[in-house]
Amino acid sequence: MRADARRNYERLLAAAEELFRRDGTEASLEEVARTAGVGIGTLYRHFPNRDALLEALLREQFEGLRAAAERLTELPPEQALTELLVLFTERITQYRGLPASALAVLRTPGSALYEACHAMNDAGQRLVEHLQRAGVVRADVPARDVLALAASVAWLGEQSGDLEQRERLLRVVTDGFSARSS
Amino acid sequence: MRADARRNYERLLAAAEELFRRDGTEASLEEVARTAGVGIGTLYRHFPNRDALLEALLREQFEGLRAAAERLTELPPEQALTELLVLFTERITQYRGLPASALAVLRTPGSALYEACHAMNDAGQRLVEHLQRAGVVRADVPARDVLALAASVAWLGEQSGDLEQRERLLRVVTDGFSARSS
DNA sequence: ACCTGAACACCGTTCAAGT
DNA sequence: ACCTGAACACCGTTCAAGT
Repeated sequence: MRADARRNYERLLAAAEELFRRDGTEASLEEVARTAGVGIGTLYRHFPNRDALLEALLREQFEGLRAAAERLTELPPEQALTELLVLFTERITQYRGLPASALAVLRTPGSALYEACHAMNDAGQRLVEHLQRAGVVRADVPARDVLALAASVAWLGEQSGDLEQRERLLRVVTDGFSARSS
Repeated sequence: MRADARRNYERLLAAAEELFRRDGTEASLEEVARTAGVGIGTLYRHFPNRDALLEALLREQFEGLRAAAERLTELPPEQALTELLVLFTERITQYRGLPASALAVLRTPGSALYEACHAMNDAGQRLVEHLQRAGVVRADVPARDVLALAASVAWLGEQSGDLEQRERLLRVVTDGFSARSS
């Protein structure tokens, strides 16, 4: 990549980080380009769509989450579910709108973030299935429901801005998925 | 109201119903006006903002939900929570985006839908408090958390389009709020 | 009273023209 | 190769001019 192109790429990423953090995943791309001091066409050249920008910003984090989910298999099963939900919620609340974006990405296999997002989700599911076999998570519900409900609690936190509520509800949800609830 | 004004009002309402149902609560207001066969200015004259339109469409339904929540106090407490969540979820999924809109309305006391939404939410909370005193809902969590979590499950249903998942998660959530979970 | 639509300030996205 | 910004097709919202 040409030096000026590389510089533009970095500037766009930094601007996107800043504006996604401020305005959420639906931040204006024109403002991202303006903030980066670059023409709007340059943004589209480097990142053909919003998803590509998200991917560049989040791939590593999702990858880390996937790895973490795999490591959690070693933990005592009683702690693993709580730990998974805490880690997942942390990441998915990075930017406002991310729970919605992640769910959308998961439903569109072609998208830029799909790989990382799907791998993470899969690892989470495998952990949950492991916990179901261990008898600590109820088995009358598919494993994929767990992260889905966690994402929806994360979404609620965005809307209400009440982080204590989010913590409480994460506990309620954990209890709801506990095997003794079924 | 003048006859032509009344007619425009009705047309706008019908168009909004149709487009909210098709596109969700963020449907284009310009398209609503176009569909109604009316200038955009006329829409704004009758409904100063999107919320006013929502209010005209939903006030009665929210009012009905409030009344229903009050009647549920008569039910055996074991059934009341499930029943409340089912009724609430039905209404709040009327239009895509409504869970988000309702939460937003609840946070802006001046808004058009605030009264009806708040009254409904309050009635729901009182029912939950009643169930907490009856010992069927866990008491270590504020009553307002219950409808909030139900709204977030409703939101998830919008995103995934998986209605069976929504039903399952409503059960998980109900179990999570059950007194034997705390 | 009420209606209309042009006007303004924004978007996302594409693409011809430039270097 | 890469960058730029005008162009197009949309928004939400206001308000002067009309009836």
